[in-house]
Amino acid sequence: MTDEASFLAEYDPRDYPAVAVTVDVVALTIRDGKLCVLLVERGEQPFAGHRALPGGFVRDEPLDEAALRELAEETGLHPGEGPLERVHLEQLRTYGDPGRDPRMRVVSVAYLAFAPHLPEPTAGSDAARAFWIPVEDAKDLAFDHDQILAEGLDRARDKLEYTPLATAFVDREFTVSELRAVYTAVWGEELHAGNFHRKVLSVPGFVESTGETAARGGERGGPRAKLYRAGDATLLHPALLRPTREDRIR
Amino acid sequence: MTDEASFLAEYDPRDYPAVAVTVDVVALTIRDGKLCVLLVERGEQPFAGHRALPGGFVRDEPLDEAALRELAEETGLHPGEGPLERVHLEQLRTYGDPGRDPRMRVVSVAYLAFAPHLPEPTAGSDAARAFWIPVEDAKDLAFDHDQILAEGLDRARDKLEYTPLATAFVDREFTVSELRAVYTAVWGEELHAGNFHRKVLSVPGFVESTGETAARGGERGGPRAKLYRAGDATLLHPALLRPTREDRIR
DNA sequence: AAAATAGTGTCTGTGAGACACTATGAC
DNA sequence: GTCATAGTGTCTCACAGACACTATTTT
Repeated sequence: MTDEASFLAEYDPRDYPAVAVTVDVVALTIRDGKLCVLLVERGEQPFAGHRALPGGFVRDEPLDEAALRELAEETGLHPGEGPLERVHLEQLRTYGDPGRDPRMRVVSVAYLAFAPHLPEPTAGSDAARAFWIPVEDAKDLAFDHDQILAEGLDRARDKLEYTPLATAFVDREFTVSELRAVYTAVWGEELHAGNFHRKVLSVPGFVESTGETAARGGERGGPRAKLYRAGDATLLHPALLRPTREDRIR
Repeated sequence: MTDEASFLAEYDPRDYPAVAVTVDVVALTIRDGKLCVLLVERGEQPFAGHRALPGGFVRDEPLDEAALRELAEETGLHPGEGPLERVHLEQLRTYGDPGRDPRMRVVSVAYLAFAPHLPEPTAGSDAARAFWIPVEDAKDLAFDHDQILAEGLDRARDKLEYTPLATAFVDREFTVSELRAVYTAVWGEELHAGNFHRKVLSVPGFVESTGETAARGGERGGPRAKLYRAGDATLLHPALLRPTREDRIR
């Protein structure tokens, strides 16, 4: 029934209230070893004073482009260049229950963005109202954004297991320890350093050696680590399974 | 920028052409050992005479409900009762590129539906134009529905690995062989009967025994198989990995 | 009787995780 | 020197997949 005739035949304005389409972005990065999400402070009703995910109305553009544009606007960066060049963007889910926005029917396409350490949005710019905050402190968000964030985090944690997503959180060249810190931050669990090391190097295409060595050892001592780049794998096989939690199963 | 003030301040009709929101459903079932998808024949332009996924405009209802309603309308069944009672519905992805529908901006929320053997839509009813067709014969669909179907199939094949989704394709009570037939049909690969049997029974919560035995043996002979119900697991652990295909990794 | 299937036993290779250990470098 | 870290070695257990085999049922 996507055809025009049946659309017109069955059209009833009460059935089809004006619908707005927006994108909302769950942008994640790691700062000081903590997984952080980008939020904005709402100035207007409803939910004035509450925090919310960055987002906005879709223009005459693809949905992915709208998400990247919103992320750029809120961070004060330019899409596709500089720090935003390496951002990984993927669609999360679409939220469209009537009543999720008290003003009108809003269908929101949620996106998940992963970025290596973006700069703090600068005061004075358009992006002044945006800020990074540890995900465990991001509560009581506007609209249904608590739920969107929760589902985004679930997705991120899952994808670390079977995709090389973790490399999107580190610099182009990184050590195995830095990669492990990503897993630790996102999963919230310590991983055995030795086993993690062997595992990462054994998965084909996950990382490739640069031949270089880090300029210095760890902050609190230790030998200088070898540097790696992301490999060409799109799926990790065998996967890097997180410690099994019985409660995830049922 | 989901607030009303900034919406009005920045509003420009050229930026926000009328947007329609639809749902499209990739409904999968297994008929005669083949994975089949529900399609409709389009009568109107554009794509008149082409086949398309069932779908339609979203009314004043949650998105999930719209998907179930469309599925019910096209199959001539009643949502939530009878054969549609056990349908598994989940959101797939949202497609909204400008130009994907030549008439206007249409943002379509695609759903994936899994059902045990639904009846053929009856001729004479509203659903007469809908039909089941093996997925390998579903080509040249209208709009971007080829892509939506392809992504739906990918998702279905993935979810068989780590969720008990396969049980949504069989009757409430089933044999291990019937379950294996689902995997064979969806993955398009033969599985070793003995190993599959042991594996299924070893995954906690995947299936539970009814204590009963099938009324008769296989069509071409063999002992009568024990009957099982779906268990309470939502994730299979360890997962039932499909034979590794090197090309899936890169 | 013949053929197909249900279900089990067994062996092997791989990989995850626990633990131990060496070497290196920051402080 | 002290301590934390990088990276490797080794052992054990779980599991996937190959193969073999028995028992049971249909044609």
